[in-house]
Amino acid sequence: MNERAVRRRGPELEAAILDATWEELGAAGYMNLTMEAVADRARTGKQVLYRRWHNRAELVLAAVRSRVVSISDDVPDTGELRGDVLAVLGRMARRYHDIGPDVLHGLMAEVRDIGPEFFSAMADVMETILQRAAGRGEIPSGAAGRRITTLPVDLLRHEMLLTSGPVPESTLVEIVDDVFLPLVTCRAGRPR
Amino acid sequence: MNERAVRRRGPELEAAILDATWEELGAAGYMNLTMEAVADRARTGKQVLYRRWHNRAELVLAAVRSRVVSISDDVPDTGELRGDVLAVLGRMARRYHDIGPDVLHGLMAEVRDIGPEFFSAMADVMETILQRAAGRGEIPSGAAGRRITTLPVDLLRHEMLLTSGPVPESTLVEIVDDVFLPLVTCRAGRPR
DNA sequence: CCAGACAAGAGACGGACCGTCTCTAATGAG
DNA sequence: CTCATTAGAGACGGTCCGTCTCTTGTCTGG
Repeated sequence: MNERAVRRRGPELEAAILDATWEELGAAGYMNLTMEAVADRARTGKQVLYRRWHNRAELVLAAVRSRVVSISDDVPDTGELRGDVLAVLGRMARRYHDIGPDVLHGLMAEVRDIGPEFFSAMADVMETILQRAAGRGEIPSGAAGRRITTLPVDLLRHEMLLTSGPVPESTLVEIVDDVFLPLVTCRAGRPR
Repeated sequence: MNERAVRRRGPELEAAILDATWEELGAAGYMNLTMEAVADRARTGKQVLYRRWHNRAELVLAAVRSRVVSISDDVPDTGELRGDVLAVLGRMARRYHDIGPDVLHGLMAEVRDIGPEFFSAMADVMETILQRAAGRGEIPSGAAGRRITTLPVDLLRHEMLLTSGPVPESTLVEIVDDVFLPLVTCRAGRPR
């Protein structure tokens, strides 16, 4: 029964390993994921894994990166600030759900400074959205400093990290209507 | 050299174990803390640990709880809303620093729903502060819904969880002056 | 087309730590 | 004083780590 088919190499093998890692993450969760289980699932040896990644965290990070589409690639453009921000938050919530709460928690616990890697991209997206809103005259130009710009995504991220369950749509609406929009329309914080 | 001094029991032994756990946390960090190292440091056996706590997370949680003073015990009262909120945030930042970032990350990754345990107490503190501010006429009564009430502590917590370093005073000021105060004084969000 | 470099597949290895179990002797309760 | 309890000490099987070795398929340069 030994299917001595072909011996995979390079990118093909790497893709198979990352797929196996992703499946194992879903089956066992981050905390119970072992290198041996991944190697078995990918039908290869542990050495092949260690040749490419130094430890579990790096492997999982690579697997997640290979699955997650970058949000900054197309910035939502609904023609209205409120709709844009809600769209961004919706995508964030969806991506979080795809990755899975315990995977993210596990990575945050093990990887030094995972923030810049996964999180800071959202700031640029919000920047773009706010500039377009200012261009339409929806809000005064330069109304929002850095902190207010990232406020919606920061609040959602906080919510996701603490609750570890799906974030209801009503929470997104609350963040936008009760916190963010009042700040950028009514009166801006100090520009610093 | 076998100092067969006395055999500790009950609360005395428990305190010694929690002390040892706390020391081991500082020496090895959460991820490298082992039950055997704690038992050795407390000069006892593993069984004694397992008799009291089911796993590492429970033990560490107990050790942290035994060291951390509850914030809600005395609510700051500076006579001014801004000062009160800054005081609360300052205490939070200090407590976070005392516990240590990686301990908190480790616990969050392993314990199901640690939020209510460690975090929700802050909401009550903020509630009290806002009620007193409304009593002084600083802000309209009922100006802040749940989301805005907890906004400052939520933002600080988000900052602490992502940066894993000490939070500078300027960040606290930013949260209060640029985000929180404008929201409760200028115009309140929908009360929902 | 061939030889040799390279890396995949497979598994053994020592080590760390887990969580359980056993045995003894100290200790507090009645 | 007697006895139930439990601390102290360590052995145990098990899992997984990260490294090492060995064979063998596969790609590449001459």
